[in-house]
Amino acid sequence: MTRTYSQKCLAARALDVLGERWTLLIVRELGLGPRRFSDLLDGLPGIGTNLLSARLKHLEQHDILTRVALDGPGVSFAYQLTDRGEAITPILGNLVQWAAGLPAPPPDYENRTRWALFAMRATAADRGAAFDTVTELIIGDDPFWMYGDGAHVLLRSGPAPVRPGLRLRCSQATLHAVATRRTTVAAATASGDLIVDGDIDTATEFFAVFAIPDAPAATEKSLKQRRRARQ
Amino acid sequence: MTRTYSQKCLAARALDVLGERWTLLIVRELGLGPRRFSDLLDGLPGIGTNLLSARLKHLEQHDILTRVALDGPGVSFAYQLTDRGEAITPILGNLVQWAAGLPAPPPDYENRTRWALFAMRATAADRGAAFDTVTELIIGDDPFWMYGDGAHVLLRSGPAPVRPGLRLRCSQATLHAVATRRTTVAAATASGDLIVDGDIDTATEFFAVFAIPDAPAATEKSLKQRRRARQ
DNA sequence: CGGTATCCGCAAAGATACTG
DNA sequence: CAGTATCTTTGCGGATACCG
Repeated sequence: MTRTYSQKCLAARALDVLGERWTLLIVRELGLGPRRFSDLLDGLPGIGTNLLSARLKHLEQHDILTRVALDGPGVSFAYQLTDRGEAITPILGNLVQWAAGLPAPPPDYENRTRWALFAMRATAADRGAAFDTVTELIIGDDPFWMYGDGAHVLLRSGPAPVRPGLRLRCSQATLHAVATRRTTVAAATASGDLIVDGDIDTATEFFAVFAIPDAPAATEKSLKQRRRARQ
Repeated sequence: MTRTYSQKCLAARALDVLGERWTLLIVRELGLGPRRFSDLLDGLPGIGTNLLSARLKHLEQHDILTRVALDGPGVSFAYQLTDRGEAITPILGNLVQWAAGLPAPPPDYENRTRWALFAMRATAADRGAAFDTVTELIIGDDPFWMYGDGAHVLLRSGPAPVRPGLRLRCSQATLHAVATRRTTVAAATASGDLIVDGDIDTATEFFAVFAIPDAPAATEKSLKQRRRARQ
């Protein structure tokens, strides 16, 4: 750890460990379950292999993740959050909630399904804990599952480990449209964009609980205000 | 804003705004009330004046703080969090709670009274809201005051704006010793290290509510574990 | 596939001098 | 006191080469 703040302040200590570029985004990627090096590269467009490698070692040294061997043909590894690492994900959720008040990002920014799901969990953190139907989502071809155990909302990539009480299948665009209430579950199922396997009322409740807040569009007023700020 | 993550992910968006070095520590400094440029320099040892200036402009542009003119002799300005900026302080509190599990910092690290107070508020965030006695703390020569309004705990530097129900006077070392339970209110008052102006039971309750969790000492085991992590 | 190592160009951060 | 200007150093981004 070069470039520390050298402060006896717990916030500064946290940032000594987590504050470097990419670090918290690596934790975000691992927040849906273990991932391999190449998975992480895909979820962190722009990071170099050398930098990812360095960050992973740093996080391993600080007991935030562990490197586990995967069985199967050939040698393969996955990176998995420790308990201390898992404890960071609610903080990322708070950052997500805070960022919901920021102007909407440019349309050319990268997008991933898992980021939308991460935001859905974060913004619904409190209410979502009550949603105790194991729900499997097939977005495009990628499976995920969610489950509120009363205290937390579990969100994982991969197929549900038990038979889900609700299964939703749609494109990423439809997921986003329904989660931001630009369309409804009824309309999306009617058009065939959303396939609900299970009770449709439960599906409606799911999207009511895990709604993503709309980013405020960049109004002329807010743009002016930002321009007005001194150079 | 150069060097953005360019991701349509709310966590990444938050880090685009807050993730640069020093940025969150500036918010921390302003979390106890408005501060002037030189105050900030003192609270951020190692930052350059150019970098502080750049960060302040950046935060002003993103509506996280405002630059307000101070009345008095000469031209003088203070920096003050906006509502959007205030909304970040609970997140810093979460980082503080998380960092409490990290190994203790080296003894030569910088220290400030306000950082300890910030940690006291953070770790007591829930319980502290119930502590509704306006409390003034004179640590060394610097006054602060705290007040739980039922929902949040207000923490500000400067003398209390109303007559406090409790006044505590001690050194920073004593504050830390009592807050980490290395000594008691009774013992500290008996030795003269702590002067309580008000009900002593209320003072005891104050430190019970706003206790700082001890950082786990760096055990030989934890050191070994960190060394064991691959280079 | 799953990384490590190296090099280059650039942008951010650190240090310090200087000015209204 | 409140910054701006300038210079040096470090970290990051990107590419590529290499290894088990």
